[in-house]
Amino acid sequence: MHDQHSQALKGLKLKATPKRLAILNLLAEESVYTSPEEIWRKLQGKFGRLGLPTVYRNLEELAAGGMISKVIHPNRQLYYYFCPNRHHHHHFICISCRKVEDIDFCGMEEITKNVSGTVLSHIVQVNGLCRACSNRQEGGAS
Amino acid sequence: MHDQHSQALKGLKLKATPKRLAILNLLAEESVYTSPEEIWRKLQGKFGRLGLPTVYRNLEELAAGGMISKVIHPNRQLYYYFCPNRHHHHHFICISCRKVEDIDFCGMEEITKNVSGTVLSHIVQVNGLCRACSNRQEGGAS
DNA sequence: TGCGTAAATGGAAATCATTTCTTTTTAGAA
DNA sequence: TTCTAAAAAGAAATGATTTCCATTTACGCA
Ligand SMILES: [Zn+2]
Ligand SMILES: [Zn+2]
Ligand SMILES: [Zn+2]
Ligand SMILES: [Zn+2]
Repeated sequence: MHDQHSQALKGLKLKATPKRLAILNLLAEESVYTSPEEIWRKLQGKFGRLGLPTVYRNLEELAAGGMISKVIHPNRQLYYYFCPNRHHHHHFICISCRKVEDIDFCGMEEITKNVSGTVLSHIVQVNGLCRACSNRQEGGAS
Repeated sequence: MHDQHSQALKGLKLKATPKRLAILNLLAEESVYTSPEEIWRKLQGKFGRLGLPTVYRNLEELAAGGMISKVIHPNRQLYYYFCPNRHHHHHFICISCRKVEDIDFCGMEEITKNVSGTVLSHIVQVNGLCRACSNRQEGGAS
């Protein structure tokens, strides 16, 4: 009722439960994309009990509602990221340190026009090594 | 030594084994993206024995070599697709009938310039319903 | 402010696609 | 034909994610 996230949750018809808010807040503080299990571990202390399924469920709901975004990882596990940038955009993700950088380009308007059918969603993601990890690797090589 | 696929495999330093070629040929005939298990089922008859791990292994190698492409599916399972279109492009996939349509647009040159780091790969995929499935659904609704 | 109800949660258990391991077989170069 | 690294089989493991259901909770409403 006073918190920004609570408002957004209301918009999605999701109850503002303490755990849901905690998950959201944790992700919002986190600067890298994160796995459900990591989130679960970090929040265990703050709650007497917290089920892993609860974390999975919430992340999925939040992602479905557009409050957080999924990261497609080569290892095929689930990762989520909260991006303060509220307009439509995509991400460059570092597969080493998990940093995320915004990509403000999206060619979907163009593409959608040339597709024969109904577009339901689209994925645009660039994978690589961020500047820091890129340099580190370069330096580390013999 | 005579087959087109064999040549390509040679280029990737992969032996042209009967099973590998069969997998490749099956995918090439298939008009939709397909799962490892489906490929395995369809090829069981042609070989006395065919291990599911063999199918998984081959698909991964072929994808790594760029001979086939992976499809990112909402259900998070693996799907592969052989696209005759040999130049760089992306896909519109129907999540209902699994049809694939080429998208000849890719903004990666632009994007890569604005990314601070090393780009290793990129994903561009449009998910939706193809014309046929789209109409079918529309008609089916009350 | 107290109720009622749908939504949310915990915890244990299941799932099941994918991977790993080890032994045996085979493609392809010499 | 011989040799060797690559490929394949088969069984077993894996482990992230999901399911189930009993219990608790948020919150709209009287
Ligand atoms: Zn972003
Ligand atoms: Zn977009
Ligand atoms: Zn294509
Ligand atoms: Zn591209």
